[in-house]
Amino acid sequence: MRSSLVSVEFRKKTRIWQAFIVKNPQNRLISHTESEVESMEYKFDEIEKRWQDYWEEHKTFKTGDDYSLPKFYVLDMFPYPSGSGLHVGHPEGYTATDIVARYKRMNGFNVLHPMGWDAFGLPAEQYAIETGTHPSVTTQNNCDNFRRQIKSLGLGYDWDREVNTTDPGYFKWTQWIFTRLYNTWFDGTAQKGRPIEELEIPREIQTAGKDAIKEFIAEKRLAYYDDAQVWWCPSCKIVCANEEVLNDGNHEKCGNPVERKNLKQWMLRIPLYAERLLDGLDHVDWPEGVKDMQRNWIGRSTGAEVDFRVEGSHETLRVFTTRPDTLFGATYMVIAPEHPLLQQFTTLEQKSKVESYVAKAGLKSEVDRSDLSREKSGVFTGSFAINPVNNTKIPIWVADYVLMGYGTGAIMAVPCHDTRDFEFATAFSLSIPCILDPETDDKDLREEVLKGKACWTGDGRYVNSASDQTGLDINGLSKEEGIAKTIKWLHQHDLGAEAINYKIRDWLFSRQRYWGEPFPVIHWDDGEISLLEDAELPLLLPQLEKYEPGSHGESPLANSTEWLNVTDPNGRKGRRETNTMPQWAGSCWYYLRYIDPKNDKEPFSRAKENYWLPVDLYVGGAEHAVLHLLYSRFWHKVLFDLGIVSTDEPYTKLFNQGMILAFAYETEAGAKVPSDLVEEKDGAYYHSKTGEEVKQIVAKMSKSLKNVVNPDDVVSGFGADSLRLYEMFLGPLDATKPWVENGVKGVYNFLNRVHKFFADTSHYYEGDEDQEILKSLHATIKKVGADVDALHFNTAISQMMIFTNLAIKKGQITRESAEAFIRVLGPFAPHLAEEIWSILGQKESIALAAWPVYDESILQEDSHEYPVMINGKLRFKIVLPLGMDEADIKGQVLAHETALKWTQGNNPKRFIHVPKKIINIVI
RNA sequence: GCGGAUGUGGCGGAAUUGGUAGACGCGCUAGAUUUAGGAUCUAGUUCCUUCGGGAGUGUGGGUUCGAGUCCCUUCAUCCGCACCA
Repeated sequence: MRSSLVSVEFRKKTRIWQAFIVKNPQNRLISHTESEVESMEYKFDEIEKRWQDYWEEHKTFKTGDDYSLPKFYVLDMFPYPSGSGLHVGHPEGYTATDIVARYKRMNGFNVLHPMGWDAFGLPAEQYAIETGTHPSVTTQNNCDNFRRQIKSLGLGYDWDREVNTTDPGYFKWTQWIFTRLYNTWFDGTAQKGRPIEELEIPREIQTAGKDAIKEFIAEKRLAYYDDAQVWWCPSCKIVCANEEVLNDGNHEKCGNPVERKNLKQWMLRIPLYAERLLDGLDHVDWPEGVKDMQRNWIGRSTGAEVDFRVEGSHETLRVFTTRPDTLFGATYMVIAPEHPLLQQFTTLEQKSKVESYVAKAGLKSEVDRSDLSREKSGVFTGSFAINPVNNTKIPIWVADYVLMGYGTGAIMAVPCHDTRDFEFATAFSLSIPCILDPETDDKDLREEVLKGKACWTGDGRYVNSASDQTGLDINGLSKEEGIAKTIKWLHQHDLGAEAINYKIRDWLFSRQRYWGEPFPVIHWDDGEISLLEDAELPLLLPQLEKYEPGSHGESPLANSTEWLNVTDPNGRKGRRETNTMPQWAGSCWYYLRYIDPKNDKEPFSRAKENYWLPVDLYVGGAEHAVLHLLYSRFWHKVLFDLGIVSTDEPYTKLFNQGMILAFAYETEAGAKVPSDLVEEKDGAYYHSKTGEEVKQIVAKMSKSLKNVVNPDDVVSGFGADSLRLYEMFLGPLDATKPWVENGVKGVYNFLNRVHKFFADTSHYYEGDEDQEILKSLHATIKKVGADVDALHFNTAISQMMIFTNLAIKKGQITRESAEAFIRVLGPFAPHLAEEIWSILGQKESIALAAWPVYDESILQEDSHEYPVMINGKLRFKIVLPLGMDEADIKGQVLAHETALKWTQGNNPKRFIHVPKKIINIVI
């Protein structure tokens, strides 16, 4: 922490250090002879290079084909290979999975641990626009750099299984899956996707002719092509998914504001799988937060749809409500400005007011409209609806707090029991009748609510909720009873029915981009859409001169006429789809391709899929909690329904690694100060130019704050094993934690000590092991194993430190113990472990050695040092043999001089002895 | 507002089912060694203390022989969602 100048200082320091240690041997410890230095020094760079070459040459981490072995599939979220290379967040997750993979392999599992590249995406395309370099070239370079960096960390991936989403051999099958989505419909009754050929065409559709049939089928397909109001980013000239638009109405990628635009787009009907996607969450071992975020995103709510007659109109107004039981309290209705029936419901007198209101609402962005702090606004349409439960006339208003995109775009307003309606009714002096007698001890509040002067959204008993005219009476009932009775009544009178609503919308699945998977689709001049045959896949991207998107929202692909225009054998002309798939497409199924990455006959072999799936452990950042994981689960479920995969869920256990932050600095006013402009003096921090005192905070690493730590620097300064160990020792894997520069030194020292002690064979001896070492060794084997299973790497490392400290203190160790310990260290610091393993005379890689077995009997104690508490406070300790008589224990403990001092020889009130734990004396 | 999580020394963090709070590491202090130290080794390091002890895991309360852990209350921070009817 002394150094505030994290990146610059750090780099300087490591460079000096490296030069000192490696490049200038004459500067080394002068008291030793050169040869002594040679033998004692931990030359991590030589060691790491040696073993990385060995692993590469021997394909040590190649996944075997022995399907009789138990399998373990451990997966990392594959990276987008950006131009700036790895940051320290990548090795965190990768090291964790690497440790698990190595540990499982040593425990006899057939381990699948692959890596690949999610390589389609905007930066390479933008670079192409600027420089004319084809995105595939940029991508290739970046992948090569990422691969080099990852290999330099000693991560044991099976590189023969590397996948790349931009490889035609890969995206062929992404296109193939798209055709399956297109040719699937969702059978709501069976809650299952089924081939489109199995779709029954109703008789009236059949008689209506070919076009009607086509339209009917198109409406059922999981993938469809339609006009969609989409978010358009004028700066990127791209359509964005809802998910890519930030809360402030800006594009996630570029930060510029987005606008609305109507375009023909490919959409996927993910809401049909809402129930399945919800159900599946109950059966996977995922962080509760991620499950909740997905549930929230799907946004299921149950209630009823209710039809309201509208006076002077043959149309009825349908609303969705989660509280049909509050119908008696509905005193007005509100429809969204975009509601299709608005015009019909607007009377002549109100027309100009309504039109100007709607025009204004249209100008507001969705963001402004959903700003809670905003005053409610709205206009009366002039029409009245009839409340079905009591035949009261209630006014219909238009207001922008009702959103067209949710429910039916219209609501019944119950001002006394809904805060938004209450605000609106208050603002426009509409009546606020109370129909729920609040269940509250606050008498004043209850009075206010009963008078309609306050809003109550909690539980209560119904009042004023009966009508002689309609026969419905729910007075005195509870919430559940009221809802049930009202729904039944609505149903009987054909006025409504129970309904479920979801927030999740159709997934906008096309982008106006070059660098993505082309859709295997042809739009024919006669309006027909057809998909390419499997044999015609992959459909490659055309070579282009220019990558600029068209200004009207068309992708650059439209510029390639040769590629674009097609003619069928009958002379019919058509045009290829010019949109490409979003980046999510490739990442939706990559975990499936790893199991059979070179298969050119099918996306993967059924037998291999059957063996490897599901993924046993999936580790990655929480930023993919919703989108990637939801999309990918959706595709998986469709593939499952079609019999292409054998499991309903793809990922059994998910784990989110916490983000690694860094120290940053800000002034009193909150302005951020780049780390290279900060100086530390006596524990305080100052701006080096202005002298102003600045505060140290913890923030995300960013270029502008100059606090980015580059893994390459750590590797060159301390070695890959130190980087691995440090990232694991930093804290719990799922915690958000700041990078503390000095911490690397701690693990580096530890590795130095391990090297110094274990690489020096003079510390070994033959014969019986020291009892203390033996006990610690077996405790270490046990604890590290359990910790790896639980992903508690930080405590595993501290246990290894404890053992090493003990061994060094004792000064010697048996070869057998050393062999066992080094195998425990192996998954964490594989290079150093290999080095010592070979010094121990082993010929095969330690990665293929068996995990040592601990002996529980060695860990058994025959006596225990009891802490003795008097009235709950620790007073002394006493060693007692286990299995001692209760009376003898009491006698011995009470005879202890400290005990006598406190008890004065009197018999205590209570004497509590918890075997192998504690003794407590109550006086 | 709703949902999820987290609060422990100077710092990162330990502490299965309630059972010795502060493991391990950083930093710091002292000593050894060294021309030197950003090297290595040894000892110490929660705070207060009249050296008997006392206090202590964000706050306040409760259960218990015993609470970081269980219950209630309240505060703070982080993440996600948000006029979702």
